Amino acid sequence: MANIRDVAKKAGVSVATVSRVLNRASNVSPKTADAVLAAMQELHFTPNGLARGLALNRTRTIALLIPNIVNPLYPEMAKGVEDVAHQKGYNVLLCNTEEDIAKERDYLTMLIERRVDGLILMSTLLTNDNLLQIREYNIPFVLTGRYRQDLEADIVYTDYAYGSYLAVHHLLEVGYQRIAHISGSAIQWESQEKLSGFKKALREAQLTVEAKYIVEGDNEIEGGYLGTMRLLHLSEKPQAIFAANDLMAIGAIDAVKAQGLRVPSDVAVAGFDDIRMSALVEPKLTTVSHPVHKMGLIAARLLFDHIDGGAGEDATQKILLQPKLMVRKSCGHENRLREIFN
Amino acid sequence: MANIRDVAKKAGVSVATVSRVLNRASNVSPKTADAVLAAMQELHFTPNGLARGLALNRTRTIALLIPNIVNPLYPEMAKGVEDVAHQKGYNVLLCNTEEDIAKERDYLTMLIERRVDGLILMSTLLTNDNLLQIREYNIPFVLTGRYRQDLEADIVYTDYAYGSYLAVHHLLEVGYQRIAHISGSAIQWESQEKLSGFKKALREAQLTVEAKYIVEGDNEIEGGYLGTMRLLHLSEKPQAIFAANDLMAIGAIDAVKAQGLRVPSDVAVAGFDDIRMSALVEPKLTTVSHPVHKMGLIAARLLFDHIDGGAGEDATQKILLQPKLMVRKSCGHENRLREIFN
DNA sequence: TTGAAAGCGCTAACAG
DNA sequence: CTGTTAGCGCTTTCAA
Repeated sequence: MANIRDVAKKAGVSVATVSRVLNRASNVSPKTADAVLAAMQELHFTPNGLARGLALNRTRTIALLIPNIVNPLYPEMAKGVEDVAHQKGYNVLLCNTEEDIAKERDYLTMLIERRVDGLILMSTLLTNDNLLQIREYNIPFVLTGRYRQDLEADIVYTDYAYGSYLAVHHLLEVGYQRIAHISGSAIQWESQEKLSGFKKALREAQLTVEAKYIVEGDNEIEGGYLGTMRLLHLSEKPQAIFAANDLMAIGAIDAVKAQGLRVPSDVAVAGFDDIRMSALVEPKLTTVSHPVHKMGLIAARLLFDHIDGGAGEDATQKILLQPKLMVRKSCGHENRLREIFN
Repeated sequence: MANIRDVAKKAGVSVATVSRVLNRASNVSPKTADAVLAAMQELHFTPNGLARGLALNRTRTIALLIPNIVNPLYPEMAKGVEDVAHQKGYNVLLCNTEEDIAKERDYLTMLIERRVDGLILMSTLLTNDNLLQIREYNIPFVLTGRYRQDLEADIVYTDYAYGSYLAVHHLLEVGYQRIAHISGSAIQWESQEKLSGFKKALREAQLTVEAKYIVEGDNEIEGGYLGTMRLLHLSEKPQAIFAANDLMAIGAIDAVKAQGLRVPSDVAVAGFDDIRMSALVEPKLTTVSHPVHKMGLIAARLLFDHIDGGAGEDATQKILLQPKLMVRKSCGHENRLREIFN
């Protein structure tokens, strides 16, 4: 593969000059520049990014770690990140950690070895200590998903507890009493938050939180299906199920149907995320919406504030985005209203 | 960030020795090795992958270009690729081209600059000429999705035309006559294939292919929705719609419902891909299944055959995988059978 | 078993 | 405006 020296030779100039046109430096005469460009074309010269990164100590690359590429949530966030990265002339490396902390660590060392200029960690499973280690390499990073009071780092997050509270509160308002929860992976902090919002709503309604009505899912459709099956085999079935994400809620609806029951008349179902699919299942899913694409945008902007050196090192930002309840059909809102007014 | 020289100094050895333990060379005394390892730990040494890649002319990285991360098909293929890459100790860079040929080219040059060791291009929009240029850089690549008789390259593909034929044939068998098609993006080769399978089935049934019954979609839910709306506003509505992928089929079902009509009794719908969601919409989607994860696996294996130098350069492989019809509810199979036997 | 040193391809002073 | 040259951090002969 042709290198800068080959180009220099062919164009009859020095490597420095070639390097200058490569970097669009102003101090090159148009004539020589043309000659160099021509030589590059002829030789199919493609600069070696490794060598360049080595010399510059900068790779114009950021990395994005997402827990699960199959959950539509993350690709959408990723798009937000890519939008701003591309605009800034950066490439983004997408890494799918599959909610596996070991995989996450592996990717992290790989990315440090690659000397990426920055990192965005979505719903990371890493501990604060792990995160602080990244600091030693002077690689700026931004977190999304999990609020960490104690960590000096930029974070973009949603108020998961409040979102869950909204959903469960709605369920209560419609009139359900026996409400179950299919939680997300226990290792994820978000899952705890959602659980706490669930409990808070119940307690406010003077209802006791029953352990049998809380089952753990895996954040995937299957987990929702399985969890629901367990709940439906309880001697006293729940009247409503709040799943920690839409994927599981969709699995829940499927399970309810598979049991020959109906949503919402037999069992109501609510979710969290408002993925595109949630408005396409039957019945349309009542869920909690949060600005996912925007989270990606904001996270990326925060990151570039650091990369570009604009951000004051001490002022870390923790940006909270508010969730919103999307009332659709899966919780039987209308049916109940009708009952009430009759 | 500590470098190899720092480690050498701290351990009281030469950089060559450090490099040796870094590469697990056998000719280092256990004693010195331990000392070096200790020094590495203390200094939080992380080898510079750029420098290493520069010296070795090898990055242990392959790249995967996918057209649309939001279509669940591709993440699943990606998983197949990652499975074998990780096992071989390679990292994979995921690039989302959004069915944009310009973006694809950008990624490609970026990846060449990064000196990746290999490429997997999924349903690429690049021309054969474009592809041949990659050859000049001696970067092995494998294609999926599109069969190219004329290109000397490894390809893993599905018989899209046959799959479509199967779906439409089924529709005909159930008894529909006015069958419409929502095609994929016209720039994609797969779309042409699927269209041809559609036409073939109709012709075989002595039906004329009517232009008004063929609308172009965008491979996304929205495209299916919009296309269906147009079809439903025709003076003579189609009895069945075959969408070029499940995402559009799901959009089609949504549109039919939005018009106050029912699937399949008013309009039948069939799709292609058999994504997880297709079994969860109401009614469950009749669709064409193909082994997506397997495609990823096979593509990766073919690529590594080249990277590891095992593959004979002349014997390019074109691996064809067969699609399969999944009959579910959205085409009214059962209803028709009942009619027939009454 | 170890070390010295050249070289991978590029950038960026510095000198002209 | 252009060229010379010393690195960037690592690997790898070649000698010892």
